[in-house]
Amino acid sequence: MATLTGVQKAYILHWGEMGTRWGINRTVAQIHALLYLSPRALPAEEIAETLSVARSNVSTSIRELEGWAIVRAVHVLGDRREHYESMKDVWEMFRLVIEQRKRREIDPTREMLRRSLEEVDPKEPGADFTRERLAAMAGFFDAVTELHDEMKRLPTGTVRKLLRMGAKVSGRKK
Amino acid sequence: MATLTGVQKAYILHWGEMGTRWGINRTVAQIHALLYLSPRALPAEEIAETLSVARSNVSTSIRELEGWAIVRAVHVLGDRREHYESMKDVWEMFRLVIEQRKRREIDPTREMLRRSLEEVDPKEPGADFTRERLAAMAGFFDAVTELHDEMKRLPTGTVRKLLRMGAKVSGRKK
DNA sequence: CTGTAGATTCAGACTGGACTGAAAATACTG
DNA sequence: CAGTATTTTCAGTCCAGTCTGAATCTACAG
Repeated sequence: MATLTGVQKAYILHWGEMGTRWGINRTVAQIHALLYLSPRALPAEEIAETLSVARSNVSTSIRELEGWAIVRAVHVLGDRREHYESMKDVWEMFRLVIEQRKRREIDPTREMLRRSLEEVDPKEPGADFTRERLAAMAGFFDAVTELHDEMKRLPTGTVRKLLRMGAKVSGRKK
Repeated sequence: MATLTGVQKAYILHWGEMGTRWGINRTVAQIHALLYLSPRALPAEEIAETLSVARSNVSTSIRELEGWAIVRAVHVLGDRREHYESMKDVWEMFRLVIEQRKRREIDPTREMLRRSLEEVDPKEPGADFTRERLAAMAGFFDAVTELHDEMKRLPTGTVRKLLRMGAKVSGRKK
């Protein structure tokens, strides 16, 4: 994997850009893309060379990907180094990422909204208006959370089916 | 609105942070939060003062929010200035943002995957593996797109119902 | 225990994007 | 039309994150 094919390069670069748009470090995303396309686990050194980034940068990025549990270290017989491989199941991968982003971002927001609703001073002018706005936003986040909880409960295959079913319910003809 | 209540401050700051995590400029997110909580449309000048940012920064940010169609300019009798107000319907607001992010990020990714699948050189070693990986990813993005298209077809209220139905289908008892 | 390969940490260098302020453009008013 | 209020643009500055490389740490082999 010292040299990449044109398709691999395109995928890695695109994935890196996508990452930055979603608040994910470009290098982290690129490393994930590389591992996703790699048929074998890769040692840090090789990742660094292939992507032309510092070895230390790979170390940090890998640790982040491991934190999300979508990349893990495996060992190769006769090689002392850690080799890294990406999870293969795309659906499961996104499920993991979504679950953790929800925990880090959605949950704290709901908490903030909950606390804010309590703390609105009724004497303040416009208190009712503020409360109404906060409640509307909270309602949305609650619904998203509920949907997420339901999906979490199901194995990947079922989620796929559920999505398909959603399409039917909407009354689509073909 | 020259001075903010504690709750308003908390909401605006939190929303700004959330924004940065999702690739949205902090100031843009803060301005949106301010307008969302404001019972009346605000002129750019007042936004700048309230958030302590440069007037020009407000101008740029507002234009971005207008680009997403979740903020619009309204006019107040006897005032020459433009006053800006946020969309009120939270569900519709997120629907708009999601639709546009999909168009800017998901669609190009699908296109890249489609082209890549075509361009995989069959003579390249591991071509089958690469194709399989790309196809798996493409399948996921196709499913997401399909679900999105269905939701787009429905008015906000129905989407809400659909989400609730999704919860039932999963076999939840209570 | 010593030597070595590999992994991690961290202080500083280096951006890219965000922000500012001044200048230009635009849109009114009388 | 001239004068004024408001908005937009843009060149430059700034700064939060990212990235690097040297130093340090860890784990193993001999």
